[in-house]
Amino acid sequence: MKLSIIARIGIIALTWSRFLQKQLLPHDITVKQIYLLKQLIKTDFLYPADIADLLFCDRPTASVIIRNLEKKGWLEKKADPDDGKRFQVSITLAGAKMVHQVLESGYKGDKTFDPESVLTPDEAELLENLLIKIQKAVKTL
Amino acid sequence: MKLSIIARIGIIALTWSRFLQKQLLPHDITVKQIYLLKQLIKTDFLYPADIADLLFCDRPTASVIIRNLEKKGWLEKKADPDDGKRFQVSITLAGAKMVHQVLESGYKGDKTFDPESVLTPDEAELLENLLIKIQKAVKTL
DNA sequence: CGCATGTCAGTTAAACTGATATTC
DNA sequence: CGAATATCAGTTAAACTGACATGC
Repeated sequence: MKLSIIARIGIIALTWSRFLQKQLLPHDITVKQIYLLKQLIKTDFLYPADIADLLFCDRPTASVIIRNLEKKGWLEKKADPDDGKRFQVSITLAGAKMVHQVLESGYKGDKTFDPESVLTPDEAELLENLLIKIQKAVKTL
Repeated sequence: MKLSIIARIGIIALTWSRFLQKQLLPHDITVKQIYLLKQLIKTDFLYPADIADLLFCDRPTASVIIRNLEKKGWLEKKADPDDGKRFQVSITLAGAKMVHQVLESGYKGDKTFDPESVLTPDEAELLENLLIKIQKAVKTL
């Protein structure tokens, strides 16, 4: 079956996210959830709009994801002192422990895959540049 | 924000599928659904297992997708004369009309995006080869 | 028998649209 | 006021696991 470049990209993305999800199965957490927690552990807080950007989704969807994590007790929301319509989202102790546990289990997320295991450094750089062009083109469709 | 190659691939895939889905909005059909119907219109029938391969999903998920399309009256299942445990899935007249209507509206699916609009033919070929390497690497993780 | 095929049941994260309250 | 922010309500395709009936 002859695949277009864009179809191939879709298949790689699916294969990849399933691979990651399978690793997370024993932890009862999703790829997006652990990704968000890993970002939160590095900072004081994020606003929901920041989170929508990070997760590459719209704000209502980010709300859902935040709520799911809140239910599990892994993050919490506090009123922002400077802007009443916003909330500061920050990780809880339980969330930090979760991140630790997942990392301890060997989960490396995107870093699991080292492109240079199959590409030379030059090829990897080339690929990145070509993908950037594709990304720009797709974004402006 | 520095993106890994694999993360960038994920973002391109998401952007792309959202772009396609937006075009299909007035037709009340999903990207996977129209993709499947477009394959069915080219052939007499497909087995559910073929469909799982095509859609790059597992068999239970393919069952769900088939059932959703059956409910809409766009495809039908018939017993396979040669193998009692299989079904032949084929498009209906209503499904064929649907495909026609969607194509008529200008939907081109994967062909909407011509990589050579932003890449030279050489670059496009290079990109394809690099992606094939990534695909193989990801598959065997 | 083992194996492959397809489906069912049950659950769920995540996506969408459209509307809405709130605050700057 | 207009613009931005976050959420809610409601719906839904699609994913997963585990089990299972069926037929080769």
